[in-house]
Amino acid sequence: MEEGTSKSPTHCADTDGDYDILQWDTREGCEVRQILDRVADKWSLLVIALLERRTLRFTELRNRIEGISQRMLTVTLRQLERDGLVRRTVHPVVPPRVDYELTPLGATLHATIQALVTWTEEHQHEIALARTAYDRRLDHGTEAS
Amino acid sequence: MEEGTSKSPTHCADTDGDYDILQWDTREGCEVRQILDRVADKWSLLVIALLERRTLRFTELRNRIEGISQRMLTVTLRQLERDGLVRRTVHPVVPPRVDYELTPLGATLHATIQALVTWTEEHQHEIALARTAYDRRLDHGTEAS
DNA sequence: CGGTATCCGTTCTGATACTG
DNA sequence: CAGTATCAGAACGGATACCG
Repeated sequence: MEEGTSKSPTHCADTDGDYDILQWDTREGCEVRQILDRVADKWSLLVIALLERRTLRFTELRNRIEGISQRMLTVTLRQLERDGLVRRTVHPVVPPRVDYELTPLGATLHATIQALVTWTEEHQHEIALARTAYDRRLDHGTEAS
Repeated sequence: MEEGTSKSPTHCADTDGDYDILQWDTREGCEVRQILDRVADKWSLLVIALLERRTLRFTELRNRIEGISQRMLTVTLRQLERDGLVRRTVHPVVPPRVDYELTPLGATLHATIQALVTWTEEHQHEIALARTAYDRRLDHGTEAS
């Protein structure tokens, strides 16, 4: 796995003398951005949502997400584990058994994420309308002259 | 585990009788995921955070974000505009002047995002500790034998 | 079962050059 | 000023093969 660990923190410049929340992207703020990236990750959200309901085994997770490849599930799980959001338990039995569960920290994150999901669900329609309007405007402008 | 639904990679199997939020990844749910991706986008957040304070011109945004390339700022702004989160106003003056501002919809999104940012800030330390612990454990296991 | 290692096409993004 | 167009390099993610 060469990719999971070293994510380019982009850069971290400042210099305009006019920041605030922007520090998300500056040195110390990069941490926040990093975590935000993890949370925003395509598969992380699904995994967290599933584990919030109950502990699951590797294969159970894979079956439930379906679109995910074994590789990405592993990578995602490792990241979440490293961040202390998920706990991995290996049972030393003959057919290996590995359980994944949300840590208390992971659980609080899930609650927070829910707000965002709810917002999205509530405004889905508005956004769809905005897109349609935008695209139509574009078409008109592109129309053969 | 009759996941005999496996066919299209992007599709989702259910049959486990245990879904809900998982629909994020299924046909209709894809919309939610799409929007979530936009929100989660690296630059979108910065732009939204900045515009939440006040209207800004293209160059002002670029200077404030610093790490962003002109290309990515343009792309990001177009996406946000298309989704109805940002409004773009072109002033027909000689040195072109284009203002960007948050729409009411964009403003409500900002409020929602804040919760996530706050969570991150509050748990930054815990996560950092978890990472350190995880990495140390890894080192021990990897140590030359 | 639950991974890890590797190959490789696709996507994303930054740098650069040019325009109304 | 505020873009657009193009291109190359890096990152992402799937498929595949093999292991404890």
